[in-house]
Amino acid sequence: MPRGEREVNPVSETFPKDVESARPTMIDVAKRAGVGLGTVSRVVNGGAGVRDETALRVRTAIDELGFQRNEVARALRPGKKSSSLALVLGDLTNPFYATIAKASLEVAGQDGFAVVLGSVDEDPEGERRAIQELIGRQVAGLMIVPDQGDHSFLRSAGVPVVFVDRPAHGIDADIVMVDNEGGGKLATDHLLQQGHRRIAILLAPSYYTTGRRLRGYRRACRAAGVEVDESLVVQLPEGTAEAAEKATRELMHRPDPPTALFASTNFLTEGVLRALREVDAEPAVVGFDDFRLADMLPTPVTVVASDIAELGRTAARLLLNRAAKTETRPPQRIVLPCELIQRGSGERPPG
Amino acid sequence: MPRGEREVNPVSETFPKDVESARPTMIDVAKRAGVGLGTVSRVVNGGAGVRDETALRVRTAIDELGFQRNEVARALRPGKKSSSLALVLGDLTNPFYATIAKASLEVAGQDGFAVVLGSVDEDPEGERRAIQELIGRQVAGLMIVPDQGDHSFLRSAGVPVVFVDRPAHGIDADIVMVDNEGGGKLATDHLLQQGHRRIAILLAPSYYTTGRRLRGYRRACRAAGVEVDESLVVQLPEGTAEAAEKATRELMHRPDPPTALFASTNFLTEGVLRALREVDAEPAVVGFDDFRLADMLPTPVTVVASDIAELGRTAARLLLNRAAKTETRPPQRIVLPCELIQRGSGERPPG
DNA sequence: CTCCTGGACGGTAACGTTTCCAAAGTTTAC
DNA sequence: GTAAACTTTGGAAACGTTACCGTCCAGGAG
Repeated sequence: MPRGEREVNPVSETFPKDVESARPTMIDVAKRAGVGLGTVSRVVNGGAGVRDETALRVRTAIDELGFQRNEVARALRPGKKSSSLALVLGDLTNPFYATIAKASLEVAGQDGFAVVLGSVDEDPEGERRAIQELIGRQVAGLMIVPDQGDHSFLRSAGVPVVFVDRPAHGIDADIVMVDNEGGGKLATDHLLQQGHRRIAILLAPSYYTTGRRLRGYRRACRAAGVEVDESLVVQLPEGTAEAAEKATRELMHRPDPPTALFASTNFLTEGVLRALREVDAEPAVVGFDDFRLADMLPTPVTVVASDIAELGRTAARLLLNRAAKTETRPPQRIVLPCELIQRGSGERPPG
Repeated sequence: MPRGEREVNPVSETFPKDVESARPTMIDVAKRAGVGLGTVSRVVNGGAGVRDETALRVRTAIDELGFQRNEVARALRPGKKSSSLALVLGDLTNPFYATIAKASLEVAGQDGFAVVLGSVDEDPEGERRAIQELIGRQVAGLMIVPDQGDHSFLRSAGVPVVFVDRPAHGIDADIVMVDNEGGGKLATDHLLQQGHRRIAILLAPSYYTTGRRLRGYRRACRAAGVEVDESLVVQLPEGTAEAAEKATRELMHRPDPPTALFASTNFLTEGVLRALREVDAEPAVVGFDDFRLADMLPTPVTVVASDIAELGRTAARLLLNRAAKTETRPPQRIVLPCELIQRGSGERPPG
């Protein structure tokens, strides 16, 4: 079959012309049911204060006309923010972000809220533009996995904001995240317990989470009386598997290679493992964040994991409560725990 | 650290009270700039027919007030559909869907369109409800990865619809998909060429793609003069890795197990590989759709792959063109090619 | 100098809904 | 039987924008 084949109208069935019919409005419904506009509105919104008989007439008219409320017009009324939440995050291809998206979608959907995704370039200016656009769409709230940089412009957004995975500067808003420092300590403690003393840590350039995980690493080392060799703390220029692969290769070709590696991100873990395929030594590896197939690799991968879906759910729920003004306490910081999942790669002894 | 720790207001910095300030409107801008409302609108929309000096005054006022156009009010005007597309698809946690979402997000973003995600329960009724809700939100177009069942209700949607990955019944709309039948044939041909004669195929219950891939399988077998053992055509009750794992185990414990397996979906491939870990035999495996880490598994996995991102991009572009009435030809069917990626698991000989 | 043309601008009517107020109808209380 | 209170209903205003239709002014042509 040729590449990119493009047939025109090969479908066998045909259907009535696309009627481009104007959609019926409440006014049409009102006329048809022989009632006033206000009555239709009342019925559509639950029907309190309308006689059963009248309500039935209206509902019949609605069904006959196939009427559906115009959410846009509804959202125009003051106070009635549209029933959608905005979600601004990085690469959806990253299972971490995808999981957050899915979870918040579910929670929002339960409350009849839709989720608008912001276009998510990785540059901070693009993020700001995307957010501004979403605010213009009158969303009822913003869930943001923030980039670095100042987010004080959100203070005039007029809608509640919840940050996910990391806090932002310049604004005091709710934040839901995982226990990065605890997770970093957990991973490092584990490697130290196996007897490792030269433990490298690979860090993606994202400032906050990275910093916390590193802090956990340092805290664990200090507690164990191990001095950190700063040349084993590797700040990558990019958070990609490729960058981690390159850095790992360099690390392992040093005269004094580490005996263990702590990859502070799922993509980094992948890169580390890729590099280690071509290396004689078999250092221990612990990754931050679980990932699909981690248990299927030649040596199953030990990771520090947290419930990412719960992260998304919690954030969405909190945001919905803020939007509904059910939650009025000052901004909260919710921290989800991490746990260690031992699968083999983290239990390799030094040497 | 305790589980689910929840501190209240631990953030050290504090900021001015959330002013809940009413956002400025065009009227405010007009007053401030000392011009009429219409002039502000003209400036905001490109500024044709406004003197440079006036335009500058308006723009200054906009900046000073931090005005931002209310997209909801804009979308209310007749003809002016909101600048958002709807995307309705299955589990975002599946990289296949996530890739589509990301790609369409990018394309839409370039045109200043946002993407609204429908809540995506797996039941057909939930899908319909989600779509109706999105239509009520006056989206400019719908991208749908359709479930089975009748979609004729979309004919009265009043907005263009593009189906992704598989067509839907009851409506004649654009459809962008991959060459399922060709891919199925490609995979099967490859296994046949290695000398396999007993090739099992695992199928998820999604009707259309599954049927096409199976058809490719049958066509390949027929062309090679191999009679299909119908007991090797396995219809799974669910499209999950678990279902595939169970089915594979059963297959391999038969007295006459297959020498090769064709998993028609990425999740199914995972299940197959899981089951094969505990089995003595080493049948060849080919999967449909590529997946991350496929090359890192103990035996790297041979797959039939297509450019999923291109699938999403094409669909989004087509939908944008339909929405802009740039594209007015009858509904198209666009088929993207598949290619075979040999990695090892598909090249194992029989026996 | 007058008339006309055209560009620049101001004002107003929608868009479809919700909300409020008043009118009409119905029941309850005395 | 009447007044009061409540329920049900209709109608109009408003939300913030765009589109259209005038008006006004400047400048060019006659």
